[in-house]
Amino acid sequence: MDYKDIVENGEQYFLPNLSIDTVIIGYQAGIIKCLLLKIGDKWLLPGGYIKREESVQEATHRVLKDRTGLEHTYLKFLAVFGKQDRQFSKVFEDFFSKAGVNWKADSWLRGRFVSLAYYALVNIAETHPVKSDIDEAFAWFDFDALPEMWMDHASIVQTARVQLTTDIQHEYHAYKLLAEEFTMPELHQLYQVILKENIDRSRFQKKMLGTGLFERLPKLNKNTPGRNPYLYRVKGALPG
Amino acid sequence: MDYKDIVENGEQYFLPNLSIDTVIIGYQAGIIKCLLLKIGDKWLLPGGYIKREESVQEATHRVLKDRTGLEHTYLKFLAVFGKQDRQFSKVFEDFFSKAGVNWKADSWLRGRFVSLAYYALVNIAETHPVKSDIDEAFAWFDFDALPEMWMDHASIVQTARVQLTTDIQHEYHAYKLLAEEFTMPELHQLYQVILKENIDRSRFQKKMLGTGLFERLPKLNKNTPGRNPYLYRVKGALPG
DNA sequence: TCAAAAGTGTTCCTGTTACACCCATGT
DNA sequence: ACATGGGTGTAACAGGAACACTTTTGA
Repeated sequence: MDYKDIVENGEQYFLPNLSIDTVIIGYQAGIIKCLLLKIGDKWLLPGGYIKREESVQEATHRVLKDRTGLEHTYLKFLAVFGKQDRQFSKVFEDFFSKAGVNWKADSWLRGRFVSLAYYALVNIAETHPVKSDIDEAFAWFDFDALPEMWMDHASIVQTARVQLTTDIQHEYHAYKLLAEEFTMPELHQLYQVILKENIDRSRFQKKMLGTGLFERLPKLNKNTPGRNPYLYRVKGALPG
Repeated sequence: MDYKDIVENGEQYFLPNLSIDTVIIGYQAGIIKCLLLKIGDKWLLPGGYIKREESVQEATHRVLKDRTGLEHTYLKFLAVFGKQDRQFSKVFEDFFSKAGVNWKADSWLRGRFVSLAYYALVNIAETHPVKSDIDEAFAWFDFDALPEMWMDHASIVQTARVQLTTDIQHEYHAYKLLAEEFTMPELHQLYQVILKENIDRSRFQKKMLGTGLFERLPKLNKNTPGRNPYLYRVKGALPG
């Protein structure tokens, strides 16, 4: 379905006034990043709408898959963003017109949208972002160096940033940002980056292994000087 | 606005496909209770819809005020309930017809509704529930002895029950279930009821006062045998 | 031999749990 | 006096924080 179809006939397929925005969080080169799409001169969160025949739960996963190719991804509800003025601005009107989309006066997309915001933890290497036909580009941005964004998307990302730091200390789900097999030094480093503080390596390792979430695999061959770390993965994960 | 108007013209005023359901939680005679409304032979949660010119936040408070007369109440977001089949059942159709409401084939109320569920902590003595014109009755039910409910409302209440027990241990907001002025024995009792376990009185008192949330008032005259307990209220609350 | 990873241990500190008392005070 | 509320104290225990030290192992 291209954007021309969505703008002109979207109400046939989707629930009006309701949208999904997903803060897709990744980790690369010691930096926490977030996937954004460019429209016009600002950026926005990947998102979508809820099909009439699918549940909200299903919609969040479908949207994520459409945008990144990812399936079975960790998705967590963040918050409802529901101010009166949440709608595509006049700037979008110009943009759609230029893109040759018939942006009718009564298009459902002109309406107000209540957004259900989620965040996803992904492995950037396995993520293959897809630009829709109206996005000019996509890019991974450092969480601490975000560009100007449309509507209230900056505050959605901010909410995700805060939520993530509290969540990882209780849910221990940060490993989802790494590859399927990872080392404790990698996990340790990741926590330090997210929490922006030094964590005692020894205690961290004991705590993580104490959760019983992870299982140790045969050693890693990293060709680095010094002893090579063990590889771990989540218990119950299928090999390969 | 009566229900005839809502059924027939609601889409003019409200966002379609989106509803608010509120688990209104109270405490009375040592029992945690929840306010329900009766339609037909089952019960449902008080709720409402989002007006086109108000924010979701405003809508939740307006709905609560309409249903209970309460303002400035503690409301906390619970979860999104968004299965495909969330819509007024055929049973409602009969009910509306009998009630003389013109339930047209294309009424917006036949549509699917995604529900934003919230819970509220209220003082039952100050709460004055209002029956709308289609509700047969309202009643406070013991959280542990709920009647049969419409749609998925039973699981919404269950979610609230679980959420409350974890929240009160971190947010210390359970006092909102009591009168503005309350005693430590009352608060102690309340926590024991919600958590369903005995709590060391002495330690509980130290912990609560240690939060610095409460201020002590002159003594209570309760006409009970023995020493009368101090009264407390939340710091920053206006007298009277 | 060097460097990184992994494991063990020690000390200090804090908070929790489960009590036992004692004091205050209204009927 | 008795019952209830309020405050203090204590001993056992668990866990976190900061740190030192040893062992393993690959280049």
